[in-house]
Amino acid sequence: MGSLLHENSSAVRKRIQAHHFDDENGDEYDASTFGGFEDYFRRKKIKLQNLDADIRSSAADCPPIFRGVVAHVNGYTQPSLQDLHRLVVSHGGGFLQYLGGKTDATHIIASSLTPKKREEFRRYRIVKPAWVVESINAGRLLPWDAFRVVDEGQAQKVLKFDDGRIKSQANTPRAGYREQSNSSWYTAQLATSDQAESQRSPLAQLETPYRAEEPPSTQSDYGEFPSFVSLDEPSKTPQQQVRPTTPQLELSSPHRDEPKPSVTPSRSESDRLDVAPAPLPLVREPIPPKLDMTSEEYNAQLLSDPRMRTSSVANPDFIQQFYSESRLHHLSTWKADLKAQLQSAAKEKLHTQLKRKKPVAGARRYIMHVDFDCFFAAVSTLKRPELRGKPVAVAHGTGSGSEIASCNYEARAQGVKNGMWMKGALQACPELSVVPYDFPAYEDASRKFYGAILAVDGVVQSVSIDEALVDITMQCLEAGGSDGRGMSEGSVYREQAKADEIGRGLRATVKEETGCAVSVGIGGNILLAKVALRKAKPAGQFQLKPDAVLDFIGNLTVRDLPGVGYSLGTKMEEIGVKLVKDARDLPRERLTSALGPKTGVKIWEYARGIDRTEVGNEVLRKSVSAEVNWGIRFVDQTQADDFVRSLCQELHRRLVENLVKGKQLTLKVMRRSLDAPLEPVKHLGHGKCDVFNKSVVLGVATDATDVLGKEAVSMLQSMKISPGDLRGLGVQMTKLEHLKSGSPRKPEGRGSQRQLNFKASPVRNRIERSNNDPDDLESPRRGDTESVRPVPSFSDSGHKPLNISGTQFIMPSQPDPKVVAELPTDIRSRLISQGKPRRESRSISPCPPARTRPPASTALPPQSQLDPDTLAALPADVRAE
DNA sequence: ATCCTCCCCTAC
DNA sequence: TAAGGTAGGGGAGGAT
Ligand SMILES: Nc1ccn([C@H]2C[C@H](O)[C@@H](COP(=O)(O)OP(=O)(O)OP(=O)(O)O)O2)c(=O)n1
Ligand SMILES: [Mg+2]
Repeated sequence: MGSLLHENSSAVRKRIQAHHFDDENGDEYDASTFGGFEDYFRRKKIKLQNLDADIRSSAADCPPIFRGVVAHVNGYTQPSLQDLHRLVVSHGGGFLQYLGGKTDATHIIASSLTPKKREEFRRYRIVKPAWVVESINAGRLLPWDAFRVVDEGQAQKVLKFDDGRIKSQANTPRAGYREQSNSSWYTAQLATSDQAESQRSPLAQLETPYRAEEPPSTQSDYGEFPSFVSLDEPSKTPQQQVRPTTPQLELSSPHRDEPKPSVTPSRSESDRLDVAPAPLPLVREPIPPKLDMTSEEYNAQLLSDPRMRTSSVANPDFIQQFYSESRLHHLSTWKADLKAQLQSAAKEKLHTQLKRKKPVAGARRYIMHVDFDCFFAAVSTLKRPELRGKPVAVAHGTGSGSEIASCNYEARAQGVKNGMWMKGALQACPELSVVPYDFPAYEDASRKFYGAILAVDGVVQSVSIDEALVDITMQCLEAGGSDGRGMSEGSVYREQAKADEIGRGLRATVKEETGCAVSVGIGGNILLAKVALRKAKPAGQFQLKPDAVLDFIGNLTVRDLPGVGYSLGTKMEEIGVKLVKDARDLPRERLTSALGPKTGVKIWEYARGIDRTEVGNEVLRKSVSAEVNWGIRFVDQTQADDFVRSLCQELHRRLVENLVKGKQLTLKVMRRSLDAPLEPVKHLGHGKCDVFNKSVVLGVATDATDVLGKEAVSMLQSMKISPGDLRGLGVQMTKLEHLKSGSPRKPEGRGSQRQLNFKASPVRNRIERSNNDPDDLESPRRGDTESVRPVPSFSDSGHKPLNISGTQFIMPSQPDPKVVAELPTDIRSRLISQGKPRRESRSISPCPPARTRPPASTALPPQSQLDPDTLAALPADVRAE
């Protein structure tokens, strides 16, 4: 169980690497987009882990010259963060990944600092990495003063970015410091982009510790796409046969409802003309442009264009419309539906046919990973036969910021990738044809696909709308005539032949019913099926047999392994692991100390082709959320509040649909980074942002719209973010309580089989265009976003809190009294924790509250605050009363 | 040692 | 123009 389904991506992604900086490949997804963007700092954060004890024990012979020293690394440094960590700890020192915690650092190691950072770290001893290295070489602690970081100066390049502005996504960062020599491309970028910036001011509270480290690279938005080359290697296999079969899942279903709008448009307009905020990064903000207009004024102006209004939050139907057009939303929704339906189908199957014995424990397993080739592109192209053989991509438009959801292999041959922005794609492939999304058609194809898969009668686990895992061990062992443990050559041969036969039949069936190609990867476990799939594509099938396992996976790059993205890939590269087989040379401890206990073991096992995860074990959901980070442009706080209420209404809908209620509500806010331009590169995109989270623990699980709305609005207001700078908002419920009823209501499906229904789907269709486009200049690569983390510590609540340990105790927020009143039974207590302020350098901040917090503090009843500590100890409900 | 919270990361 | 969502694994750091 673990249930990890790693989702895999089909492996098809390739890597390019241009070496040094390379890559970026943008990958589309990979680094990407969402989660990934913020990357910059994140990476930093993550980087090491500490298992300081391990390090110390393995370096018992190193003189403890850093005893008493507690170091923290800021920005990119020459010995890397990880290396410095190891050096300091192995020589008796302490190390902090973050500042702001209870333990404070005695020294900050940095190559250079921007003025801003310098101010932030004013009270620390700031030294260059050489202090560590040279002290070790000298065998004693050298005076830090001699290694004081002066001003910026030297490390020039590094410095500059340091602060962050740039963010690109992909690896750039490391490239930066790691290989500076070639930083040409990226250096150039910086030069242009960087600017002074440094000041942030107003609230500059503290920033996060890390933020500075951002790497360079493309800036969030404007970056360009480097061109890369990529290629994959498809090797394919034949396929043939058809097989009947046919159960089906239905996907169809209910629908969502009405929206409720609330956003009020409005805005004032300012008169000015349009001065467009220049998109140039340069201009942006060091100083609020001369003409400074506030972000609210800017948005008002922007929204004066009726078309803008329609596509942004100013439109009351915005949420509904946005979701109907959001491919990522559809992907998530489909997956949730499929998961629920397959689970109930499996449950039913259990009852009906109880005889399903599970294979013997240690027996061989046969897992099949089935996935459509360029799914959206293939389905959308069915209606455009004349485009067959030509490079095609699915996107909403041809503007530079439009994202490519899927592109066919002809386009990939030219360097286009899923998730890439149109600008970059057109640069790589000028003759690219763009076709519109056709969500209903994707559902239809998927329904047929799953129908064929269920007909195989194995254990099924959905990975996504176009991808599934099928455990066909039973079928294969039966064909082989053994229990799966013996090594009879004949049995094994028959089992493998059976697996191939099932795969071929499935491919033929799906191809026939949908007109689209699917590829099949077969292996002895999920990992092997997944890596086999990448070799199978496109339109092929590949069975990775036991004898070939070590050799095959050993020559893949670690990035090809499921679960290894940009961040993990980078960390592994730092410890000398580029290819999977490189990991075999390292002891388990080395991996666990560098990657974390679970991850380290997983990689150690993956390197040997081991993966015990079973197909199909999924569990109860742990959270339900709704967020929108596109088209957010408010002119006043009221609009923002209304929008949050709309999101809560949507969240309510989803909670009801899934038959759950939750006790913790978290508000996520993306705020334009202070150094980001008012207008991101991507049309109505969020651009470079800082992300803040704040949560409230309710005494009683709820799904009431008004409660959610009040709490969320209260949290938003407490953050005190200028409404014009809001770029993304989201609400999430956790600490769920599942209502008794069995399955969530939507899928329901019932029955056993064979038909899954998707809920509703919007309809869509549109135009298609063919390549070229007008503008485009550079395209940002995808990673444009970024987000940083917390920042100010606004304690958000200024109000009443007592904060207590890190959380504030607030009552129901402001509006509360009423709320409280209303919910007599319920919610009364809650607690709020702000997430963000996490650790910033606290040095500065006045008092970021101490964070201690018991698990959750609860708040109390209505109005006042109570003693947190005490309460904390009790279960929320109890105290509430 | 274990649990909890607050993120980060990954996948599609 | 464009529709940059969402769930779950897991790590860091602190509380117990
Ligand atoms: N960044 C991304 C990645 C994927 N998708 C959507 C469109 C894809 O068609 C679908 C399935 O994703 P896959 O990773 O399976 O990619 P494809 O099916 O397009 O290609 P292939 O599986 O051949 O690599 O998910 C998306 O919208 N945005
Ligand atoms: Mg696919």
